[in-house]
Amino acid sequence: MSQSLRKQAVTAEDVAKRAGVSRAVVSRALSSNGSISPATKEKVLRAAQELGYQVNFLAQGLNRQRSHLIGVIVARIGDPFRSSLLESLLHEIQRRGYQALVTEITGEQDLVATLRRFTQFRVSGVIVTSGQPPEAIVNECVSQRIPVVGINRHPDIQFVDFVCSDNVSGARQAAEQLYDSGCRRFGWLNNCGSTWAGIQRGEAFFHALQQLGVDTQQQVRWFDAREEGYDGGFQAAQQSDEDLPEGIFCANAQLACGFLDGMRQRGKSAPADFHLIGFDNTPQSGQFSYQLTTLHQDVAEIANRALTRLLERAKNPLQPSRVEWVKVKLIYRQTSPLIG
Amino acid sequence: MSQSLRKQAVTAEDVAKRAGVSRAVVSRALSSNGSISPATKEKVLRAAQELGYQVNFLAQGLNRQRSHLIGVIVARIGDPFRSSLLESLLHEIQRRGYQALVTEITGEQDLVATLRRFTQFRVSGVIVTSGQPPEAIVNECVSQRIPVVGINRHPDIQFVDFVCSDNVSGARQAAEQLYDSGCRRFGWLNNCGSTWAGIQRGEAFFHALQQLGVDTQQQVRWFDAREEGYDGGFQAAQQSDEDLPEGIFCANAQLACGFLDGMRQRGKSAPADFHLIGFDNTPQSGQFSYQLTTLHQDVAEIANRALTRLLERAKNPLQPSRVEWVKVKLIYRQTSPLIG
DNA sequence: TTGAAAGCGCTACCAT
DNA sequence: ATGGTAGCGCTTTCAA
Repeated sequence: MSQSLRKQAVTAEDVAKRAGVSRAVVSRALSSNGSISPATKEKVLRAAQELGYQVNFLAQGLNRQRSHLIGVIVARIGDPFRSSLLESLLHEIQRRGYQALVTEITGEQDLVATLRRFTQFRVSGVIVTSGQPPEAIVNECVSQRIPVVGINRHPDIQFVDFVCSDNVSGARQAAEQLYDSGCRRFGWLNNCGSTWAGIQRGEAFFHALQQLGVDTQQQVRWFDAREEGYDGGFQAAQQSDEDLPEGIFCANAQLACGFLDGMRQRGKSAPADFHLIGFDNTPQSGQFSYQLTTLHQDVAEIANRALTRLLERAKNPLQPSRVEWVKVKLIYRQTSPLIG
Repeated sequence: MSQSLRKQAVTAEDVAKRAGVSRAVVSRALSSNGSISPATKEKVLRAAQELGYQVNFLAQGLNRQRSHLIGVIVARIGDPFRSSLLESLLHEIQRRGYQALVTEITGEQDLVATLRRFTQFRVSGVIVTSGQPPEAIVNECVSQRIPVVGINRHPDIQFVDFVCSDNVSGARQAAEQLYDSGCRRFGWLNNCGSTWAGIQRGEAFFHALQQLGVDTQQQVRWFDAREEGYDGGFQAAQQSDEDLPEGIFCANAQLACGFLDGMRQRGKSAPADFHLIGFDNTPQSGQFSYQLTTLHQDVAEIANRALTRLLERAKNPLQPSRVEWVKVKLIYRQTSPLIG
């Protein structure tokens, strides 16, 4: 009661006074950093408890030159996959005792400004889930010993680690499933201006089909959605002609759901008229109206590894870049059912 | 180049030296707070520019007793409505020059810990989009002059402002649309353990029906979903008997989509077999496979007002609580089409 | 083991 | 208009 009425927050000094020690001791008692006798530690802790003492993170961070903040850069959170990735990242960040700073960007210039702002808060690390950070600004982070990790980004920056879903394996699984289901003419659906991950999936799909003996020149069609997301997929379906490929692989779940609906509007459905495999395994792809066969991205594992990389690099900032490929798993549903 | 190699970040002191002034002047030049001649200001700004100076927000915040951080408390971001609300909040926070601190909670005790952590960062404000913060911890915020605003929360805490969608108006619009479409037997679908907003929508729906002359004792059925979200709605549909009400109102979009799919599985569809109106107008509700008639929550407006309230209360912390009701709009789609 | 003291980088007050 | 200076609250040597 009296506590909730005080104007000024209680400081380490107050605790020190109450415990009858110096503030240095208080600091040690709480950070368990430096030697202190069990008895006084106990005494200090009790005093802190009684006073309701809370460390001022601003002061702590200023002194240690590092806050307990981790910056996360996202874009288009409305997309179900992105929001579930963010959810996992938040979980993981909190689980490890950090606090997330999150910024949504809409373009590359936002990215630079954001990264700079993060450095101003002396963040303990940065996680980039969208955009391709320019070398220059990343170097600023590196020189300030701020670890940066990219998720599903093109892994080509020095001193930056990457965690990516294994797109190549995913594309191969998709190709094989479609081929084994009897498809011989294929389609690849992506939106123009796609992310690196989408492009990699497409290339790997072609490659896998070639290895299966498919004449990719003749037997693979290319669907380019004008825009990303559900609407892009929907329009692509509407604009496609009657000569539909038998097996279609799609860069992500939103495009796939849109495509499915666009086809449905034209009276065509999967798996009757074509097979369709998506990526991401968003909640929506499992719903009764879609039942999309899709490659599951393990967001929990991705988040876990991202944090591990971050903390690892914090210890050893100049180690060479690492890329971790996280396993993806094909979830069989209606749009390309499991055979045999 | 040389800049990116420096170990230590450049400080106001460096800028002062380069510009040939004191650090106090540097501070003024950048904060435009205190008097300074245009000439020196220009000089300082140029020096800062050349050195690539960036204010250390930790130091600034420590001194000003307030960071440029705004804490946001969320839950279950995977839910499309929640993620779009978060997206709008991030936009608004960034637009006003703040940086968002976001924490996902899974229970009320997380809420207390989070709020406390926010105070440790000396946030400029807190936005609660989930959970009901206990009076005690909110008082800690109040006593530290940290403004708190709740979104779609039960507005009953002193010194806390609230921004809520106008659930009562929404429920009335739903009731009238259903009634005007000829429905005379009604249903209300919500999950048990629903949020305050859901409950308020239900109560208002009953009340509106009464005003329309409906015998709510006899003519309104109650559907209780075991769990929240799509799955809850789906199961509720499966468990319902054959005697379906003509017009059903649903607490949110996810439940509604699930219900629609559950019914679809049983061979029933809207608007042929029943009418259905949801809340939220998530992207999914507009998709071809759902086309859900729904009440649109204006998340951009909600976010805007929340920030305005926050900054307003920062100036005048002890003003009485305010509740703002944001207009909701009925979007007519297939599950209860516009008549006439 | 403990305490004194020197900062971390910035802001704001008070002289000049 | 400008510069000196006293903190903001904490951590961390360095002596004792």
